[in-house]
Amino acid sequence: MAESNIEVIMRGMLEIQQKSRRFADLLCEGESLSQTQLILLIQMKINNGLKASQIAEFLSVTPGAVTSICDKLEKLGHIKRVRENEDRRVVKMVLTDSGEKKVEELFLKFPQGKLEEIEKVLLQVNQLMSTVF
Amino acid sequence: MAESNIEVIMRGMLEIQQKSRRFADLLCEGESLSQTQLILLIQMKINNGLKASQIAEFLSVTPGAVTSICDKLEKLGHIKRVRENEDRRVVKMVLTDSGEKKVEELFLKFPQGKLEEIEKVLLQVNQLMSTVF
DNA sequence: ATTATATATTTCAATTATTGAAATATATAA
DNA sequence: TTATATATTTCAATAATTGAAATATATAAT
Repeated sequence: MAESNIEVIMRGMLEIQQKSRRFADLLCEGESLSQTQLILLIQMKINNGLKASQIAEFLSVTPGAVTSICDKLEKLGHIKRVRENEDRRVVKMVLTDSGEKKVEELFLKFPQGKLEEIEKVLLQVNQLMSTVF
Repeated sequence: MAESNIEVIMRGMLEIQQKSRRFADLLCEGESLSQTQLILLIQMKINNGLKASQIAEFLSVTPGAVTSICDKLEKLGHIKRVRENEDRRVVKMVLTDSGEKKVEELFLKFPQGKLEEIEKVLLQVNQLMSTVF
């Protein structure tokens, strides 16, 4: 029984992964930026900017890679670097107006009814997942 | 209202992503293979092997990259290439005994009770997500 | 059968992304 | 001050990915 248990979990895991990806694909399709770039912009929107170190942790890459990734988004005009006054070693990546607009637009592809549906499901899924992870 | 709606969805999306990642991190921590490699092995386990083209689609990479990715797993001894008899253009990547063992071991880090809990939650989450995605 | 077209994978050179280590700038403690 | 620590950037070396051509097989048309 333990054996089949594990197979069920593997299937469940992969299915969730697949569904999340399908949603992300849908959200990002037709955009000029990569999925990672768009998710980053969304993160910045939600968190009012991200420190370079937070991005490194979130993307599981080295600080050097963060610089390169952010250089691109900056060159495209979607983010700007802001030095923190409390600790001037820290750089925070913040959305520009263009970046803000980009993020807003992402969700316009869904009709309002769909958005409400999605919101409800996401809330429930998160509650469920909180009990285990 | 539509505005805050979207923010809630963004937060929900990112939270799920984070939780999935945390689970994957946990599952793959201490392993010598990358997360992508391990997930691939799991996919092969569940699907009794994967065609090169399926891997390309699943990982969103070009056929050339698939060859390179599979070369590595093959060199490590975790998979082998099997030509399909029905259509000899097709190559199926199949787990070796070593690959099978690798996948089995992944789940040993969780105690049985935790596994049952996870299974239950994954099932419910998938049901929920099926209604929207 | 032969030829033409299509599909699956591999090969490989060019490009792009990432690492790891040194450099820069700032902060904190002794 | 001086020493040590932390955050980010720089940059050369390495690794991963692309895109296009090559190879092998399949399918359809004549």
